[in-house]
Amino acid sequence: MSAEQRQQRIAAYLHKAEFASLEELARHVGASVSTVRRDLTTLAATGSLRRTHGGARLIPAPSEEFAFSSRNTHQLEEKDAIGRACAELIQPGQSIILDAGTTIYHVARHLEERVPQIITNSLPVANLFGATNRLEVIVSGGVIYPRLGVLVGPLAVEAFTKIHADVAILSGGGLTLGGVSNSHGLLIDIQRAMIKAAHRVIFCFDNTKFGRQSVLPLCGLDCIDTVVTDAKAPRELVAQLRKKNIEVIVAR
Amino acid sequence: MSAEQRQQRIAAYLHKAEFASLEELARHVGASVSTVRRDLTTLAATGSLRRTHGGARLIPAPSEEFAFSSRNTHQLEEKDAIGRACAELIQPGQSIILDAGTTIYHVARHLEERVPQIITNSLPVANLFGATNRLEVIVSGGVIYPRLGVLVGPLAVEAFTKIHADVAILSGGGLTLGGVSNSHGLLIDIQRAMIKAAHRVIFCFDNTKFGRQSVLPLCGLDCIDTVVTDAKAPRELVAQLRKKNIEVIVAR
DNA sequence: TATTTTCTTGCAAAGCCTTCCAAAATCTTC
DNA sequence: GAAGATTTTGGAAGGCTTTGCAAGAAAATA
Repeated sequence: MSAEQRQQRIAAYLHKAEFASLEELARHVGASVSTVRRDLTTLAATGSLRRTHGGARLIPAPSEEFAFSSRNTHQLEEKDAIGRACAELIQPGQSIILDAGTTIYHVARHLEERVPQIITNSLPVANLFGATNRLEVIVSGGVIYPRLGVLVGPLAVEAFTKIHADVAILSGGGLTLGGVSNSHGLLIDIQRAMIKAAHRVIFCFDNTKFGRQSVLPLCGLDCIDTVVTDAKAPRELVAQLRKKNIEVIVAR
Repeated sequence: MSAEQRQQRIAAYLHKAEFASLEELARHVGASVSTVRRDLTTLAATGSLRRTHGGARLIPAPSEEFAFSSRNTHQLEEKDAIGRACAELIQPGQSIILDAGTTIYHVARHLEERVPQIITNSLPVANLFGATNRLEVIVSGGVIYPRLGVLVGPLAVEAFTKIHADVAILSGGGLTLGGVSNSHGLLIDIQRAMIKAAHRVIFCFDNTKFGRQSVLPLCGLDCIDTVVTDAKAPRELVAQLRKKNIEVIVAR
C-alpha cells in the first residue's frame, strides 16, 4: 500500500472514530507504529487532524464562537495565572473597566465574586457574566470587530468618555521601556478613553509581549500604575519597570 | 485512552450530570482520582467547567447561556416560521434594527445573508453574527438585563436616538386593538426609541400574544406598518388589523 | 477545637515521543 | 536489466510527559 493511500485510510478511520490510538491505527492500516506516527505528523501539518499524546483526534468542527473565548489560545497556563493574580489586586466593591482580548478574558473569569460592577467592550466577557445576575455588567456600544468580538468605533469611545471607574484592566500588543503599543487604531482610541476614565490602570502582559513593539503607540509608561505578567517574563525588563516606579506583579 | 479523550468524556459526563464528584468521574473514565483532578484543572483553565471542592460543576455553554437562544423555547415551530416570513420582507441592502426577545432572535437567524448591517441591543443576536464578518453588527450599549441578555438603560436608549435605519423589527408582550404592550419599562423606553429611529416598523407576534395585554402600554396601532404572525393567530383580530390599514403577514 | 475530607506537592513507574540507524523498497541512470 | 542513489520503513535508545500513589497542608464539617 502506498503512503498516500495509507494516510487516506487513517483520515477516514478517524473520521468515524473521533479519536484513535497509534496502535489502533497501526493495526488498522497494517503498518508499524513508527510509520503511523510519521503519517500523523504529515497529516497534522496539512491540518486534516490533530495530534494528541498517544493518538490523534479529528479536527473539531469549526465552532461559531469567537476566536478565543477560552480554549484554543496560546500561553493558556500563563494567561490563567495572570488572570488570577490580577483579580487578586482588586478590592471588593471596586468598579472595573475591562478591555477586550484573551488575556483580559482570563482576568474576567477570576473576577466574578469580587466586584459589583464591570464595564466592558468585549462580547465574550459580556457573555461570561451576562447570564448570572450577581453583578451588573455595562456594555459599551459599538460595532463588532468580527473575529474577536470587540466593540469598536465612536459609540464605544463615547461610552468610556462618559464613565468613571476605580480600576481599568487592559492589555496590549507589546511593552517596551518606551511604552505600550497595540495593533489597531480602533482599539487604541478606546483604550485611551479607558485609561482616562479610570483612577488606577493595570496592564496585563504575558511574557511574549515583553520587549515587543506593535504597530501603533498607545501610551507611555507614565500612564501605567501596575503591570501583571507571568514567571517567564524577562527579569531585566521587569527590574527596569520597577525602577520607573511601576508596580510589577509576577504571577506563578 | 488518551488524555484529551478522557477530558472530553469528563466534559460530556458533566454535561448530563451538572455536578460530579472526583470518584464518580474517576470511575466513569477508568482513571485514578489524581488524574481526574489534573484533568479538571486543565478543563477549568480552558473555562469548560468550574472546580468545586470534591468535584466539578458545569458552566453553561455560551450558546445556551441566555434563557432562550434557540431551543428551549415555546412555540418553536411557529417562531421559526415567523422568523423566515419576516426575513423575507426585507429588501437586500436595507439596514435593520433588531429588538431583543426570542421571536426576534428567530428572525435574525434567517437574516444573515440578506442585509449588510444590523443594529441591536440583544446579546444573543450579537453573538449570532459576531463571529462571522459577513455583515456589520452595531451593538447598542447598556446594562445587561440578566436572564435575557438584553442591553437596557440610558446608554441603550441614547444609542437608538442617534441612529437611523430602514426597518425596525420588534416584538412585545401583547397585541390588542388598543395597541402593543410590554412587560418592562426599561424595555419600552428602548423600543420607543427604535420605532422613532426606523422608517418602517415591523412587529412579530406569535399567536399567543394576540388579544393579550401586558403590564405597560408601548405604542398604538398607528405606529405599526406590518405585523408578522403564525397560522394559529385568531382570524378575527387579523381581519380587524387589516381594516386598520396594517399589513398582516401570516407565516405557514 | 477535633475530625474528616479534599487539595497540593513530590516522586517513581510506565508510557509516549524524538532521534538515529539499518534494512527494504523505490527510483535513476546507464 | 543492473548498479547506485534516494526514499521509505521498522525498530531501538534515550529523553520527556503522563500517571498513580503517598505524605503533609488546607479546607470543610461537626
